[in-house]
Amino acid sequence: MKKQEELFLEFLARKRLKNTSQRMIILKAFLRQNSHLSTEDFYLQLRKKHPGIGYATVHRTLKLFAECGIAAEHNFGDGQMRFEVCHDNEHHDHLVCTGCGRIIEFENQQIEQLQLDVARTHKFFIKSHRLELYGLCSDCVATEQQ
Amino acid sequence: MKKQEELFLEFLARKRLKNTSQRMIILKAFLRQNSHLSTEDFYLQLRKKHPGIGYATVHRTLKLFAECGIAAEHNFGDGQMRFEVCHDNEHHDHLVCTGCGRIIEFENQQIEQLQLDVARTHKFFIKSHRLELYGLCSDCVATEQQ
DNA sequence: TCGATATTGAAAACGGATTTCAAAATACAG
DNA sequence: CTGTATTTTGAAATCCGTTTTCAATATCGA
Ligand SMILES: [Mn+2]
Ligand SMILES: [Mn+2]
Ligand SMILES: [Zn+2]
Ligand SMILES: [Zn+2]
Repeated sequence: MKKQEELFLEFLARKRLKNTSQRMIILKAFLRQNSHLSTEDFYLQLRKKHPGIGYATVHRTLKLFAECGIAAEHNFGDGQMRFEVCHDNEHHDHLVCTGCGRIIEFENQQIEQLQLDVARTHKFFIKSHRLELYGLCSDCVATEQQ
Repeated sequence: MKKQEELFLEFLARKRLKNTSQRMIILKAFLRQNSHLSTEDFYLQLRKKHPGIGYATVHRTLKLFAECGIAAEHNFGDGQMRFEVCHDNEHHDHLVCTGCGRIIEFENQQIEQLQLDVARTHKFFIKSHRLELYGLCSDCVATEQQ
């Protein structure tokens, strides 16, 4: 049994929620993939192996993952929620290619520090942040030049 | 006649769109206010003086403003689009208070530069970006401590 | 095992954004 | 000025992802 499964089971217990087969199936499927999938995409994928599981359950369970810290929820402006597995407490931000939809992850400690500085000067308490750079990935730039 | 009105008139001419009374009324009302208003809020405000103008027209016109660079469009995660007047080519990012909804603007050239650095290392061409820090403003922090 | 409680899946409801459409307004050539 | 092609308008309908409802089912502690 892995770290994140334990975390989720503890979360369920703490909140007096029940450990159901659907939740475990969804958790395993979610941990197995690593993209920034929309609820719909993930549901369609899952349905291939588990046709009995409903969209509503998938949606609710992804929300639980986000609440317990296993998943990070994103909105890259295409009108859909996206989820990704949250590894430990690692944080990263995203480059979003508007050409092909590719998502590139990056970490920049200097930016993170400067954000804290900004918050401090405004006496603002940061709970979360989002930094996304939108544009064209190297492939799309190359394609566009032709 | 001011700068932004000229810009919009040029934009309309360029796109072979018509200069209507509604568009001018909406433009003047939009330039007059300076918050980060949702379409709905702006429409309700406008309706007080101009009950004849429909929501659809307001929505469409705000989109035109965004397209021609007069307005900046934001999504602060509350499920509504928000618009603000874009002054010249000045850019800023936002602190969003999840307690009271207050929006604080900030500019940080170092962060902007580091974003360019990140993009360069990924050979990524930035078209736009969003940086939002979510949390509690100083007032809400103070309130919460009681 | 029993029963209180939580969960499930299908379908409905929700809510903001967008589109439809017929009537009205605009631009512009003549 | 017209006349006319084209665009715009406002109300209502539609879209579409998200969330809720609800009756049937599953979980789990006593
Ligand atoms: Mn990511
Ligand atoms: Mn602003
Ligand atoms: Zn790309
Ligand atoms: Zn506040």
